[in-house]
Amino acid sequence: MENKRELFQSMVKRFGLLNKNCCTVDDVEISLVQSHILYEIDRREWPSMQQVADALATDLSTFSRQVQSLMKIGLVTKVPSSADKRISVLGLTEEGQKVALAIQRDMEEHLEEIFSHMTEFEQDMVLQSIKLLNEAMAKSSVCCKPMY
Amino acid sequence: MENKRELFQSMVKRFGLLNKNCCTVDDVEISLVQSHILYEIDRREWPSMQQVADALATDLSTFSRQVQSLMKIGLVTKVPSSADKRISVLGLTEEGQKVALAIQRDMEEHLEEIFSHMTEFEQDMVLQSIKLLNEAMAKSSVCCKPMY
DNA sequence: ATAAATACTTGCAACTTGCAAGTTTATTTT
DNA sequence: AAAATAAACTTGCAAGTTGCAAGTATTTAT
Repeated sequence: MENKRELFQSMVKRFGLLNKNCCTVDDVEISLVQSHILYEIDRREWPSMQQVADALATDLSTFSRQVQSLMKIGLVTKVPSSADKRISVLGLTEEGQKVALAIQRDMEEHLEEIFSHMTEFEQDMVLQSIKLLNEAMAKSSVCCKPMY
Repeated sequence: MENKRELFQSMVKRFGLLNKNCCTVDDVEISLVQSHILYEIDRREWPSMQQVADALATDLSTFSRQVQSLMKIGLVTKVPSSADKRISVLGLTEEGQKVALAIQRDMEEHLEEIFSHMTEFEQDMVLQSIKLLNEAMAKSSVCCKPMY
């Protein structure tokens, strides 16, 4: 019954490797961190820098520079909010959306492939379990600031 | 039924944050990467550099330097193998073992806390699922070189 | 005996990180 | 209404991490 840590460590490690492969689309090559930024911008409605930096548990200064580089390669937009000019609102360019979508599809595909090694029953159980785990972690006092 | 990626991303992110907190013991403070190295050395019987670097999917040169810094703070030992003098055999110092154990306990404790938010039935199911997932990923063609 | 392979180490150059200090705009206090 | 405080960023810096290419030492293959 024990060695939870080992099980988790192993799984997270594998998933991390999976993630790493998924960042080249067309002729655009982005880092893992950058792909996470695209992902977070994509799933939010015009988030501020703060919001995304918080979600990724990254220092705002670090994040600021990452956004700059994503703007430079034309994947992300940043416009000052008209309501509060301190705030910058982030979005994806058309190209950024394309890249985010391609990565998303790639990941889904890989997850499907992984799931294909299990029975349907097992697949359901695993998904159910991940959900439970996320909920438990959200309730936990010891971890996990990001609020998604 | 869809949005597997979101579920996984979220879980991995949370677990990563959990991991990050767990690296200060007594007055020794180590990085996440270093804690993983200790972990991998601990669970193997006198591994070589290659073996651990492979397990962590790190470049050997990077790994070499990380080991150097861990030796400098007195947590890791490295001795040339007598059988093959090209090979260096890694181990933990007494202090290194203490640190590895403390981190291990810390992680177990946190995982227990997280699990405490679920029923016993759910806990079993989740553990079972993680095992299944690891097996499926091991079978997968798209990911996950590390062979543990 | 020579060539090729293995297990590392080091130099480099690029990138990432967080902290501290600064700028601009918004809110609170007096 | 003016001054102080706070919030949302940006930039300078210094430290650390990374991988590649090129090197050394040892072992295996030819």
